[in-house]
Amino acid sequence: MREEEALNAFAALSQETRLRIVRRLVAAGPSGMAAGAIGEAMGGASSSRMSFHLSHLEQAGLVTSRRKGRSIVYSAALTTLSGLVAFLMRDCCQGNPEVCDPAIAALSTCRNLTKVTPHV
Amino acid sequence: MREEEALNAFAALSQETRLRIVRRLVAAGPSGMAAGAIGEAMGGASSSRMSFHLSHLEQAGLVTSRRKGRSIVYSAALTTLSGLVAFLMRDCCQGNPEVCDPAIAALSTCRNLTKVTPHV
DNA sequence: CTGTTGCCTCAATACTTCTTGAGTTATTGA
DNA sequence: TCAATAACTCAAGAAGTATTGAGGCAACAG
Repeated sequence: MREEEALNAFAALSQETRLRIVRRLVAAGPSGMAAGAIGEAMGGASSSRMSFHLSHLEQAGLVTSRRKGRSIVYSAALTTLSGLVAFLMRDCCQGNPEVCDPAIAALSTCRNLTKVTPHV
Repeated sequence: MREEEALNAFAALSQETRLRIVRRLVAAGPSGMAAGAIGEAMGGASSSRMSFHLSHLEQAGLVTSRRKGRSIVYSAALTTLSGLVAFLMRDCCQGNPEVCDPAIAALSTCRNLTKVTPHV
C-alpha cells in the first residue's frame, strides 16, 4: 500500500458516519448491505448524504459495490483494512519485537472469539 | 476504545505530515525522537507547524511526550494503534472466521521478520 | 544574570469538507 | 409505456482544518 492510499483510507475513516458505515459493513460480512438499508441503520440519513459518504469510502478502497436489482449493495473491503494495518505497523519491530505484540493480540482476539464459541 | 477516540485517531492519521510522523516514530521505537529531529526528518518543517501536528497526535493518544533537557521527546503509542485495529475489526468474524485472516497475516509478517533474522 | 537554544501559543488567512435540497438516471411492475 | 422505487449528481452555504509569522516560556552554558 502506498502512502497516498493510506491517507485516503484514514481520511475516509475519520468521519463519524463513514466510520459507522464501515464497522456496520464489517459486521455484515461478505453479503453486504444495500445503500438504503445502510442509511436506515445510520438513523435515517438522506440518500444524497449516503451517496456522498459511500462513494468517498469506495474511492478510498474501503468498500466495494455491486448492483442488485434496484439496489446497490456495499461490502467492506477487508484487504484494504488489513493493508492499512500493515502500512502503519511496518518497521515497528526494529530491535524490539515485543512492541508489536499488543497489536497482534488485538487482532487475534477476533479469531479466538470464533475459536472459543464455534458452535453457537 | 470508544468511537470518539477512534475518530480522533483516524482524523490525526489522515494528514500527510502527521501520518509520516507516526510512522517515523513507530520505526524509531520506544526511545522516540525529539520534536526538532522529527521536524528535520519531515524535510525541515517550521517549529510551529510541528507543534501543531504533534499536539494533535498527542491529543489523539497516538504519541506520548516527555521533556529531556531542552528537548521534548515523542514516542509512538503502540497501544492506541492496536486498539484502533481491534475497534475496526471487532465483529468481523461473525460466521466467517476466514475473513480476518488477511489482517492477522499482515500483522504477523511484522513478527516473522524478527523471527527469521533474530541475530542481526 | 544574560544570551542562546528548543519548543509551544496565538491570531489571521486560505483551504477543504459536510450537509441540504432540487434534479437526474436506472430498474422494475402494472 | 407509465408510475414508482432506489440511488446518484450537482451547486451553494456552513463548518472545520492547516499554514504562516510573530511572540513567549523553559532549560542550560558561560
